[in-house]
Amino acid sequence: MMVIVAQTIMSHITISLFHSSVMTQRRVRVRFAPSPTGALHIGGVRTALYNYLFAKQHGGDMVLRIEDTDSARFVPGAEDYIIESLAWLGIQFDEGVSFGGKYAPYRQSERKEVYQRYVKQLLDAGKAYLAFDTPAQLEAKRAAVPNFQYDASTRAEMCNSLSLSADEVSERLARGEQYIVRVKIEPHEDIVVHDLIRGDVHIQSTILDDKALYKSADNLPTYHLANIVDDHLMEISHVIRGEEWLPSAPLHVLLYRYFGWEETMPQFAHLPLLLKPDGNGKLSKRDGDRLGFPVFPIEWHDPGSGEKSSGYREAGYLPEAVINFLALLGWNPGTDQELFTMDELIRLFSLDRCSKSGAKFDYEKVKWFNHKYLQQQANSVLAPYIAAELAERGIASSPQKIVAAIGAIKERATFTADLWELCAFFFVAPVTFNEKDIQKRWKEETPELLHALLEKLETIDSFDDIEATENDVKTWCQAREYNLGAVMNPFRLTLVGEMKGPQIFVITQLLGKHETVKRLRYALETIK
RNA sequence: GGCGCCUUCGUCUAGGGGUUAGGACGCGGCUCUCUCACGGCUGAAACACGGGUUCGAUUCCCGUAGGCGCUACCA
Repeated sequence: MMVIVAQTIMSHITISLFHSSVMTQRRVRVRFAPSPTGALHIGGVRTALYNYLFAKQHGGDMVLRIEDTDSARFVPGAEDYIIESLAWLGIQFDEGVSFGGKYAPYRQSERKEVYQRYVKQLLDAGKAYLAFDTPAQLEAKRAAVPNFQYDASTRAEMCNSLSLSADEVSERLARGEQYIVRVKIEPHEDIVVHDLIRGDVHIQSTILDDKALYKSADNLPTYHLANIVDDHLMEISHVIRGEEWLPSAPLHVLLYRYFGWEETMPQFAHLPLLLKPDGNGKLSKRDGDRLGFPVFPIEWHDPGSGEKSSGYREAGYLPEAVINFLALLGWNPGTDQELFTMDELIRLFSLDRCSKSGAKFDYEKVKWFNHKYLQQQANSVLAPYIAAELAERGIASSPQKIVAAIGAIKERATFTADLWELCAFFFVAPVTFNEKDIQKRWKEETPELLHALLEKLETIDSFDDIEATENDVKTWCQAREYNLGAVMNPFRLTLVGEMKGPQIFVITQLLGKHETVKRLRYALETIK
């Protein structure tokens, strides 16, 4: 008796375990599938990032597939650009174009035979048909009939294998007439797209049109067909993409059904869009130009127009900052933490903490992130930026001085590109002095005070000990009842050329006695 | 036009039937100070509107409005 009960319980447990293991054991495989039609937009970068975070969190695979099924829009160099951009950002692929893998090829233009096979399957099953209407004819139809849609209600009056006799279809084919393959949508069906972020989205199949799946002109499928076939063949488990795809998701669900692949259909997650910082609408390349910030990860040279667009890398951004900013644009961990390493993001990311509404791109906030990350960088890591500037100008210096200079000014920098401007005065003596600062800080008694200071400085052997020098000079000031500001402000002006920079005795230490005195003398001769 | 998605400070967002509606960026003030920054403290700043449901809605439901997306032989 007991045995039977135990067995019954056991079998229940086994069943439920088996059941859940079917769900969880499917390997997580995601893909980033850009079209090589130009530079990779920052919104695309975020899509790639979320895919990457999701894949890595689940110990899954990240695939790079290039969707180059539109030969007309193909832009040379775009593919390499995409690969280089994501590599710079630290978004890594396990397989795909340029990475290889067992599902190769990963470039859709190299998979023509694959698609042909599946188009035939759909045609044979009566789920798709041939359409001979030329683009011009379709255009005319659309012009003549308001809201014209190629679907169950109109396909009979169009020129296709459903409306034409079998003989005529063969004749046209024999003549080598061009055609496209359209999916045959059955009306009056409720299609449900289960979205991991938005829940169930219902759509009536009646409002769908008989989308083009394949073009005989170039023997290439359109996005919809290629996307479904490849996701299936490449065993993609989750499709994480931009919200602009939500309207076509029902078609995709239908296609999985037509192919008989519903069992392994990937789960969908449609990400909210990245919006313009001002006004409304999707963030575009133009916005970056207009508002003066990059919308591309790295610099892009358009081979067609010859136009050059700035990138985050060249603008002096750290990849970690861009990643951190992007991660928080549409997702948050539910805590007050704002700074994350990639590993933390991988650990914390979750689709159900993604927001549903579009996010305006806040350029001020990326700058803030970059400032934070720049502060975290070791001075020695930043040194090459200064070394390069020095080399360009033929100025000799020591690594120690460069590192010290960076340490002195780093907190003022937002971009790596700011570094040189902020510490140039350490290496190049000012020749002219800021007019406004002279007016404000160079009083009548200033030359006298500075001459006195000069004499005082001559008595100090070395400026190496910052604190000692400071104490020495300040005590001297107090003894002579000089106002500290009246001495230090113009002193700074003589060393830096303007009223900026770190603590003055940090400056004198780095400059050394000889250079400090020299600059002071020069200024006293120059400023009238 | 049709269809779909969305709606908390200016922006990114947390929250969720009873909260002083929390954080961050930006902005203002104070502070630090030899300058400029950084930092610290602090202030102003939000639940789109109208109906329900409820003892009580910013939160749930329904409308409206607004925004966005899609509506190609582009992705």
